[in-house]
Amino acid sequence: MRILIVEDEARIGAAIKSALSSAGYTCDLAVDGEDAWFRGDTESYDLVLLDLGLPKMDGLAVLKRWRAAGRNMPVLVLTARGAWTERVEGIDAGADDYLAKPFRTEEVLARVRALIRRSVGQGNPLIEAGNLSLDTRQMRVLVDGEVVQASPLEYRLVAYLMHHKGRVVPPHELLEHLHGDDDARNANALEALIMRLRKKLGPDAIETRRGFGYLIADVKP
Amino acid sequence: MRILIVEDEARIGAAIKSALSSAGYTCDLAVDGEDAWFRGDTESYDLVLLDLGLPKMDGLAVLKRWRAAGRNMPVLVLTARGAWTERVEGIDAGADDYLAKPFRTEEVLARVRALIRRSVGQGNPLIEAGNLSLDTRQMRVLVDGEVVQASPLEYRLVAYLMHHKGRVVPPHELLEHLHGDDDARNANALEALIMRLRKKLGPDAIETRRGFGYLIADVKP
DNA sequence: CCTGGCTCGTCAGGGACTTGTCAGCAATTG
DNA sequence: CAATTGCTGACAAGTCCCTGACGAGCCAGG
Repeated sequence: MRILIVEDEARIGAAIKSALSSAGYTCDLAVDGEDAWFRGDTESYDLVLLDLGLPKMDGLAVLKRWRAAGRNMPVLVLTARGAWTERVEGIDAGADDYLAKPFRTEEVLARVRALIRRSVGQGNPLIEAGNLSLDTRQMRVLVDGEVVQASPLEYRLVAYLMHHKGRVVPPHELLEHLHGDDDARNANALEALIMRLRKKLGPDAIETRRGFGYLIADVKP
Repeated sequence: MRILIVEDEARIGAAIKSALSSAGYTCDLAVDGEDAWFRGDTESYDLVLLDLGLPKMDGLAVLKRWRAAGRNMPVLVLTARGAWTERVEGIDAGADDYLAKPFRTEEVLARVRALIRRSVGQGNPLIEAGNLSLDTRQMRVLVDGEVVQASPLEYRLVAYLMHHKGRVVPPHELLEHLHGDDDARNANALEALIMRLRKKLGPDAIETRRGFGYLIADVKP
């Protein structure tokens, strides 16, 4: 991971650089606005730490030019404490986060980690239990990785059980979740629904605890 | 744009909701941790405003569970002023930003804008999904590299779905995006629009999730 | 002002899918 | 064995979504 630090005060810049380096990041240091702009535009960084008060070109101007040029690396802006308008301006100029000076090393590291993880981690949201998985973004149910056609109500039922996997859910609670709270329907409707689901997911996907309710086991035997 | 507000104090929650709603966002409100977790995991939000002190499940725990499940929507944490350790913990748990209470409406809006832009904009003017691509700069839609003639409304619909590719978008949200929030039109208008689009983009470009909405899958099978 | 092309909302019809209900069967319990 | 609880198949009403057609609105050109 490569980080550009833009900071004109040598002492602060060096301190940040040392902290980040020892945390395993590769760091470059720019000390004025022009240098910063050139580097950010020609090199490729995973993150930029940007001080706003800079010689030659203001930090905000640098940021705006980067964004206008389509550079979209995360930028963490360093502001003076209490400079409230600066923060809003910075954020509207395309900053992803800001940090008030003076700051602690731990906090810098935490922010850096957060921003980098955000820009990297684009995993898909999957809940898994045995050979079942639930893709909550695309609203699909998968058995052994294969998409299974499930109706809206069926999907919501599986979703609820998956979210409470490993726990026995009483029928009353399921019905309450599926329909509005007040709606008192026949318990048989639920049984029919579960039967239809078992046909699609396999007979063992949803277990019955006679007298108590249903569950999707966390780990199948 | 859809935002989940998690806040147990009714007055604050209502205030935020009203501010964001009038700024053009669609808002849901959750008042305890369990509700928040379930919604954040089953519904799709473009952003979450998360208060940490919650009944039933702590805000940090909710956030960690979301992240563990791969949910990566931006989360803006609301903390008490000066609770420094809370901030670092929150950021390490996967928060993207935090805001100290009490806060100003303008600041909330600026942060929200920044986070949403970051998660949507991604700088590059070309969004691709399967054989579909969207050139946001020239406002054109391409199928297999060929330009497809799309009307303004059609373009906006594809653009919205592409910006949210891989996510099921409910009709109500689409209509809200295409027309002003308050405009309550016939859902059939949307169906007609989608039908016209399918004729141009191919029948499989836009998938229907009966009972839930439409989506453009990020990776076609 | 008219005309023609395009866009987009509306209507009506129809097909496919959903889901509650019922009746009967199977399994478990006492 | 009887009673209770859960499973199953069939069915029908209901819902959701697709589709073709139509026309109002808008804009540019003649």
